[in-house]
Amino acid sequence: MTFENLRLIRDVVHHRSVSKAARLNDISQSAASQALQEAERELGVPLFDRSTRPLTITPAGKLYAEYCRDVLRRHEEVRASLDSLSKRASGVARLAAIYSVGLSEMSQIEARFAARFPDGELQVSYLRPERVWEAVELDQADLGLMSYAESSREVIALPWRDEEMVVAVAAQHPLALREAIVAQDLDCETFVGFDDDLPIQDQIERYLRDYKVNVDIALRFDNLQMIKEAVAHGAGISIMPERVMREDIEQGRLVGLRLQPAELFRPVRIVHRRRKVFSDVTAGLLAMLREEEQTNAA
Amino acid sequence: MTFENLRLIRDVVHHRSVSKAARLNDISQSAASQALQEAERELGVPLFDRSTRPLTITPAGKLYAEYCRDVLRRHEEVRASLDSLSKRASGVARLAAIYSVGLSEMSQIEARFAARFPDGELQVSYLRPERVWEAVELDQADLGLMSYAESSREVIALPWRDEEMVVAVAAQHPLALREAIVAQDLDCETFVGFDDDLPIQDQIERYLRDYKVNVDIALRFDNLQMIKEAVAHGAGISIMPERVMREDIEQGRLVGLRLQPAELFRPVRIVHRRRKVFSDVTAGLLAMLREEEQTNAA
DNA sequence: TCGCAATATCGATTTTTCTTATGGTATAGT
DNA sequence: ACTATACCATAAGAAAAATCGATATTGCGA
Repeated sequence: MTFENLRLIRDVVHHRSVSKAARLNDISQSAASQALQEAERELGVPLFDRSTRPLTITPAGKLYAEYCRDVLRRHEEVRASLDSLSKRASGVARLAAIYSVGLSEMSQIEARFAARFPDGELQVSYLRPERVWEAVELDQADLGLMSYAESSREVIALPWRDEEMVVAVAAQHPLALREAIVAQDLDCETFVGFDDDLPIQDQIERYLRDYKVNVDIALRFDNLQMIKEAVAHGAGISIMPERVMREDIEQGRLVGLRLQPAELFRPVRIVHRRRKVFSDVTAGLLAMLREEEQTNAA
Repeated sequence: MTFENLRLIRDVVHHRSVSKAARLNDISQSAASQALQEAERELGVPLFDRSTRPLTITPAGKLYAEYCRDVLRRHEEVRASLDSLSKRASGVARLAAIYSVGLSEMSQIEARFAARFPDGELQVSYLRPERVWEAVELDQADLGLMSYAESSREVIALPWRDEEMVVAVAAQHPLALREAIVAQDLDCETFVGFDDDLPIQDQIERYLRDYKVNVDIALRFDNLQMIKEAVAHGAGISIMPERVMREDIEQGRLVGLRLQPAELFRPVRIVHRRRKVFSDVTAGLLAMLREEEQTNAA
């Protein structure tokens, strides 16, 4: 039983005529006749009495016609809702992300966004962390993805996920053979670190101090890409989110050693201006991202 | 979009799985997948986000699933109503009719009854007029069809139809060549009449008296069949409802001459006990018969 | 990296639905 | 009474749709 059939029955009841209803529904009289018979067979009750002209509606037919009207009304209703929903959901969402969110990560997000909002457009900008913040603050981006963000007066930081940090070593490094390691194993190692003024470096150094581990920081960079490169070239080992080095691990350029117990996490947050009125696509994107909050945690 | 599809969508939303919903609906995973895509195409909105596992429901999907539940609930409702309606309508309706309602007439009624109440049974008894009345009065029949019935304390007579009466003559009778006739044409003719105590004979004789027509009543019978036979055999002419002699006219055994102006009508009425509680089939039969009241008049 | 389970896609087949042509019938007009 | 007409049912072939089995792809966990 399709909606076309419901419409047909409704029209037959309303106009007291099969052929008129057929015309209204752009099908042949024959098709209408057959459809009605099939409907009656399916319901097990005659809806019409065709032995008179014009045909008369049986009590069952009256009941069923009422039902048809109800359903069709509800159908129009939901269609309208969906239409306006998809119409409103057409627009642009501007997302600013730090480099280390990763291209593979972002392509998944983009695919998912495209699936949900076929009429929406997602503009992604990869920026350095402070520029992400700035873009959001100046409303150059609707949403931002960045690590170690703290809410301010103008901007709010929502939890997104905490990425577990592991020890990154070159494939040929002695530690690369170990399955997992503890903090003490890092004592006296040569490190490639982040610039001193970055929160991630603060976190790492605090961690090492807590375990009374002394390291020699040979090089410092302000971005993960350079650190990975340095580690791969044997300039030292480092600590960074496992997630950002997955491709390097797969390709054998780096090895990630899980620190037991797992205590170090890089918090990545969603940031946006407070009191911002979101377009529906942006709201949708935000909702989509927040859905991942738990599933991608750790 | 069919109800099967609505059920499918509802189940997908409920179980967060296409394949499980497919199993529940006894179709292959492939069919379910295609049906969902078709539904999304038709609605113009993605209902699910299949890029995650388990799949997630889009806002549109949530909205639509709610609609599915509504419609399906309403559908169950109307089905139940129709079922109980057709169950209650199953039963027996006992109809007593005078002979002259005619077999062809009755077979139409039976066909119509069967069409409306496939589960109902219609028991028809052909009785002489006084026995019809008696059957109804004694509740041996639910409804009666008889001519010249008048309401009494126990039994009510409802109008059914008025059958036009014409002059019946044998094919070889001199009058048979006339197109139409007036009362005076019957003067001095030999008649085959009804028994003196029948209302129809009263009516006919009053009519003839009014037009000052003298006739010679050669034979009397208490039923139409015998009168028709007598007329066909040339025993005389008669006056009777046109409807009861249609077959005889078609077969050339009799000729019906319309009396100008048409004044003579045999009233046939529906009779039933007052204050009777009708079964639904009987009520349906009564309603069906009464619908004809206008259409078959005259 | 692999395996597993879930979903998508493809091609063939079966089912359903539609259309045209035709036949029967109720009703109105003459 | 007869015919015309509009209406509905049915038959048979054509068209469209649904479904299935097989296979490819993908998300995700071990």
